[in-house]
Amino acid sequence: MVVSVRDVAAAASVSVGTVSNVLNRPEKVSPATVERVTQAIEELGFVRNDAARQLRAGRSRSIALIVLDAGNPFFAEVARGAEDRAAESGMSVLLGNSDERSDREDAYLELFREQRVNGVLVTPVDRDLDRLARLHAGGVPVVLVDHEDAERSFGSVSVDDVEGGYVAVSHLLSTGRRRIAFIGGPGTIRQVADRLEGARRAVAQTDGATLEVVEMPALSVLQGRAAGELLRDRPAAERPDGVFAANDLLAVGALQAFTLMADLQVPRDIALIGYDDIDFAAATVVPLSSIRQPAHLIGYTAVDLLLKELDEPDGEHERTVRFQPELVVRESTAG
Amino acid sequence: MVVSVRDVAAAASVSVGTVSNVLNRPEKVSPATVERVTQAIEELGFVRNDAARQLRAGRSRSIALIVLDAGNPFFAEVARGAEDRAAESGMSVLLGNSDERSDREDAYLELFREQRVNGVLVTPVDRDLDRLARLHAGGVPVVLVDHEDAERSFGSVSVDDVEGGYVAVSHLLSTGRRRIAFIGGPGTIRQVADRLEGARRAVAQTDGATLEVVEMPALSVLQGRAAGELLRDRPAAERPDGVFAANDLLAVGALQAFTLMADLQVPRDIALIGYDDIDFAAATVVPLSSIRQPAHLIGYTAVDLLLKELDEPDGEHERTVRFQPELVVRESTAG
DNA sequence: GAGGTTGTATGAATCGTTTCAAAGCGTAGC
DNA sequence: GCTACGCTTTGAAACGATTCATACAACCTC
Repeated sequence: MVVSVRDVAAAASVSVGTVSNVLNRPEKVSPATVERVTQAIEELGFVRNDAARQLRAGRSRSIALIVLDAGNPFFAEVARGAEDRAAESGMSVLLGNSDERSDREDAYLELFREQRVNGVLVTPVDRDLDRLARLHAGGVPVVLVDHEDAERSFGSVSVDDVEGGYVAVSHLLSTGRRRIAFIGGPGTIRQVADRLEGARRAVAQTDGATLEVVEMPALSVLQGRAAGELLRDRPAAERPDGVFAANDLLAVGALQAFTLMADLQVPRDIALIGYDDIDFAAATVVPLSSIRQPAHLIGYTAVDLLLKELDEPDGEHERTVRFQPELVVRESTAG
Repeated sequence: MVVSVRDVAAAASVSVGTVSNVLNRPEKVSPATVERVTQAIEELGFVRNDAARQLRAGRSRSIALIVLDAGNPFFAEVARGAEDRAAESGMSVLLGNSDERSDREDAYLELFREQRVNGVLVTPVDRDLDRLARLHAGGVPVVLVDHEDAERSFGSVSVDDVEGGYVAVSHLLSTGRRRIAFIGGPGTIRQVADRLEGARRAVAQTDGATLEVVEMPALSVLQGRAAGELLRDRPAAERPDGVFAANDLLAVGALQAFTLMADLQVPRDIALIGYDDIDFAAATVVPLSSIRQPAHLIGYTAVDLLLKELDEPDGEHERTVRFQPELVVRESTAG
C-alpha cells in the first residue's frame, strides 16, 4: 500500500541507492536514469517518508518558535518573518503558543526536543532561563526573541524597550504634557517593566512632570478600555494629559473609552501613545501614535542567527542583535 | 553523545524492550524496574527520538491545519479550537498559512504528506479540490474547514454563509433601512459570494429595498476604510442607510470612515453590520453588530471529525457538520 | 511433583531512507 | 593488450524506538 524507495527502485530497475541519489543529488545520476526513476516515482505516487529521513540524518529540517500570544498581531508578524528566513534555507517553522504560561512553554519545549528541531526561538514567559540553558547545553541552539540575555549564554534578538519607553514619554512631554499616566500590564512581564523604566527616566528629566502607573491584569483591548474609563471618569483637573500605553491593544481600548466621552477629545485634552505599531494602530478613529518595533525583521533575524550558529557553532559571528525602537507620530499626539 | 534506549537499557541493566515498556506501558513492568529505568533516563538525560518512533508506527501524532490568513483573529481562534481538541487526544497541530495563495497551499500539503500527518484540515484557497481529492484517495483523511464540499467526498465543517448574509440584511431591513450597500472582497472567495447571495435574497423579499455592491480587492481594515470613504463622500441623499460588510475588518474600516465625518452618525444615518464577530467588534467606538461564527467550535469540531474518521474509517459517523450563524446586535444597528 | 497460570523480561526483527566503500564498465593512453 | 581513470551504479549497514513471540520464574492446585 505505502510506496517506499524499494518499490520505486524495483519499478525502475535500479538500486535503492540510485533512487536516493535521484532524490538528493540528481547531478550524480545519468539523465536517462533520472528520467526512468522520476517516472516510476510519478506512477507509483511515491512520497518520501520524512521520519525515516530524519532518523538517518539525526536532525530535522525545522525550527521551533514559541511565542507568548499567537493572536497578537505583533507576534503574528514575527512568525511571518521567521518563516520567510527559514524558507530561504529550505527549513520550516513549527509554531507554539505558550499563552504566557510556563507549563505550556515547557510542554512545547519537550515536544520540540523529541522532534529534534534544529533550534528553538523563544520569547520566554519568565526570566527563569534554566530550562533553556539546559536545552542549550544539550546541543540545541537557542535564540531569545524580544528578550535579552544578560549572561550572553545564548543568542538573542531584542529591541531596547527602555529606550522605547523613554522616547514615547519624551514625545508626550515635548508636546507640553506634564501629567503622564502609564497604562501597563503585570509588572512581571519584562517588556512592561522596561517600558515603564524608560518612561520614568524621561519624566525625571523634566521639571514639573509627574508619572502615575495604572497596572492592569492583561495587555488586551478590554483591559485598556477599563483603564481608560478609570482615567476618564475623574474630574477633569485630575486627569492625566498624556497617556502612554504599554502596547497598542491597551491604547486602542483606552482610546475607545476616551472617544465615548463627548467633551473629552484626543489629542486636545489627552494625548495618547501606544507601543508595537500594529496595523490596527494606523486605522483607529484617531490614528494612534506608537513606537514601532521591526516585527518582521525580528523574526527574520532570529532565524538568521540560528542558522549561522548551526553552520559554524564556534564561529565568530554575532550572537546578539538589538534593534532601536522608532517613534511614529500620528494624530493622537498632535499639538 | 546522543542517548538512546540502548544506553538507558545498559545503565539500568535491562533490555531495550523493557525500556520501551516503561515508556509506553509502565503497568506491564514491575514497580522496581520502572523506578530503576526512570532513574537511568533521568541521569542520562534521555529524550525520545520522535522520528524513530514515527517510522516504526508508520504515522505521526500530528494533524495539519492550513488556513487562509493566520493573522486574522477568526482563524487564530479556529486554530486554538483545533489545538484544544487535538491536545485532548494527545495530538499536536501543525499550522500552515497559505496566505490565500494556491502555491503555498500546495507546498504545505506536500510538506505535511512527507511528515505523514494523521490528517489535514484545510480552508481551501480555491474551489479546485483535485489535489485534496488525490490526497484523500491516498489514505489521508481531509476535513474542509469553513468550506462545504458539494460532492460529499470528504468531511467538512462549515457555517451557512448564505443564511448569515440573509440574517444580516434582514436585520438591517427590520430597522427600517432600505438602501443597502454590501462591502465585499473579491467575488472569487466563496465566503464573500455566499454572503452576498444571502443579502440578495433578503432584499428581494422586501418591497422598495435596493442593494448595491462595493467590491474591494481585499478583506482588510484599510480596504474597508476606503470603501467607507467612497460611500460617505456622496451627497447625503445618495448614501446607503444600511451597510453590510463581508467581514469585521472591512466593517471596522468603514466605521472609521463614517465616524470621521462630523454630521454623519452611526447608526442614526447609516446602520452598519459586519461578519465574524471578532473580539475587536465589541470594542470599536460604536460597538459593531455582527454575525457570529463559532470559530473555536469550528476548529474543535473539525479535529473531532478527523479523529472519528481515523478511529473507524468506514464507520457510520457524521462527516459533515454545518453551523448556523448567529446575529449579534450592538449599537451600530440600533433603532 | 506434574501441570497450569500469572507476571515479568528478553532481544531479534522491523520501519524507510541515506550513506559510502566498492564494483562495474567504457574509454584513453602507451 | 594492459593499466589507469572517470563516471555511474550497487547494496549492505546504520539511524533509534517499538513489537511480539518466547523464555523464565514464581506460585498454585490437585
